[in-house]
Amino acid sequence: GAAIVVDALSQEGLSEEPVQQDTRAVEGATDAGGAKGNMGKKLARQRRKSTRRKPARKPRGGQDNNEEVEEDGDDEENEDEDEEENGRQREHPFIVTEPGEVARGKKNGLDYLFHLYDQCREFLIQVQNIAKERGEKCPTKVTNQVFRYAKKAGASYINKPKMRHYVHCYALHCLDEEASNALRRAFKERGENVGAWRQACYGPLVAIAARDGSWDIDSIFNSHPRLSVWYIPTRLRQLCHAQRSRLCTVSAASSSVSGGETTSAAARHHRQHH
Amino acid sequence: GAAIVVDALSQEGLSEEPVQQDTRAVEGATDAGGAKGNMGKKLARQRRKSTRRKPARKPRGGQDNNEEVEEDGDDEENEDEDEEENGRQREHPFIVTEPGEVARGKKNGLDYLFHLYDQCREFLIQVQNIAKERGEKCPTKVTNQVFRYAKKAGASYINKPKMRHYVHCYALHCLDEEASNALRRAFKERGENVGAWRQACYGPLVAIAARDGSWDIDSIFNSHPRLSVWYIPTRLRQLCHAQRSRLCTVSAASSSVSGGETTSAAARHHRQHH
DNA sequence: AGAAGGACCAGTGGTCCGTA
DNA sequence: AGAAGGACCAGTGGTCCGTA
Repeated sequence: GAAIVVDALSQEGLSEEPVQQDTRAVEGATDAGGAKGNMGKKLARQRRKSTRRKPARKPRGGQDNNEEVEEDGDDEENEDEDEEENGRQREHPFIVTEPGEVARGKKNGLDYLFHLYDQCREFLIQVQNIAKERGEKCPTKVTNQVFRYAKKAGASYINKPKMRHYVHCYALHCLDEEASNALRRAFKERGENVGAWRQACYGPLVAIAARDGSWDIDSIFNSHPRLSVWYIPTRLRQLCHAQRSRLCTVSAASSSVSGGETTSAAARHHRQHH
Repeated sequence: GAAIVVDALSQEGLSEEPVQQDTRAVEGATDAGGAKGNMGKKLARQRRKSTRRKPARKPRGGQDNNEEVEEDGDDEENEDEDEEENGRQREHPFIVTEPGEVARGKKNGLDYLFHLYDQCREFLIQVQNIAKERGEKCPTKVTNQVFRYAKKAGASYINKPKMRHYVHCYALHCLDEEASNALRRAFKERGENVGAWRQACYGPLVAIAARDGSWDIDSIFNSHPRLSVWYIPTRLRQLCHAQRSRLCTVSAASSSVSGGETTSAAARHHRQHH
């Protein structure tokens, strides 16, 4: 079997999360809303009332499906690292740190964030190896199956919403580490929060797609071995597309109205499509 | 917009299918079954009773989603090609034909079958072009989206279950046309039905994977431009895997018990995995 | 019987929003 | 307020099985 090594670094800093009660109100059949945000069809959603309560530990000895994983053999309610009370664990929030800097207090740093992406890729490789051995179809990306596998392997601190949230930050780290580091230092110095830093990561990536000339963010992702296992974030894709269109429009306007005072790079994109 | 050309050949031979009543019996909460076929977890399924009746024509002027497609402008109940009565159309069944042979009577030939695969690929390319223009994510395979697009484009004779059913037959046609042609002639001569011919297509494909040495049916599919847009059929994947395992076992046994009277090709695969 | 395809269902990609 | 992640949902891959 493929042995799973859970990095010690990864276990750093968990905070607490009370047992989820989940008593959501059911929205009545309010046809109202007409809610169209900028994303288009953002329909009014109803969430079913549910009173699910995650079992403290999955029922042992009921290896229900075929993704077996080696586990460290701890029994009973493990009261994880003398944290107080009976609350569900939740990762410490991220803060903007410089490269190499360890976060102090109940926080996690950005090196740790990027480390999680590398870990996910390792889990993917293990899932791929198992699939190949069995002659089953083999995922090329970090899929739900991989997240499930990671959880079973004990990496409970990995989850899909988190990883998807920061993919583009990791992308910048992979594609232009210098620029990524500079951005981190700048945002740390300015005392910005993680959300602001995260937003700021989009710009340099769009610039990379522009510099590359093709605006093809897919091929940029796919040509990088560590990045290629991640789906392109919708937002990044939209930004690249929007920026390209803007550039086309500008270049079209300037070359038809005035004498083309914009860059020649812009001109090259004139009416590239249609 | 991307113009869609529906091939005249494709319109050949429709038969009739009465309006679907769909009065399925709801299976009671019969926990019974325990039904485990060779595929593993083949649970007892319940199908909901439904009395859906496909509208004769989709409600015009309600271009509900964003996959617009040029349509030929025929109105009203079009009583498709003076076929008798008011029945839903259904494609003529396939028969085993030689290369170049046109099926007589209410039948379709295998050249027509293979032609459908090429058409699907063309529909995929159109879907890809639209996606690229819009900066949306771009499918690399014939997906549900492509089947939906094909249907909207008027290619109602294309549907997912049919296309998936014969993928491996098309694969043989792509990868070794000589062998495919020979098989067609042999099965026609013997008067075999389409099902038998279809089954027989698996063997030569497994042989190709073996000859290739790697047993990697994915890479065989992906290295062929017309084939690479199709998902590997589960059955074919299983057969390749099973055959490789068998070969490994034989070669392991012969080299440890007797003096290795099996082929050296088999020996090369000895304990290739684990 | 041999075969075409509507329609089902488990598990996916994507991310909202109840939670703290 | 800023942030982590359970859980939801529309649309997918896969193919069964009611249909003729």
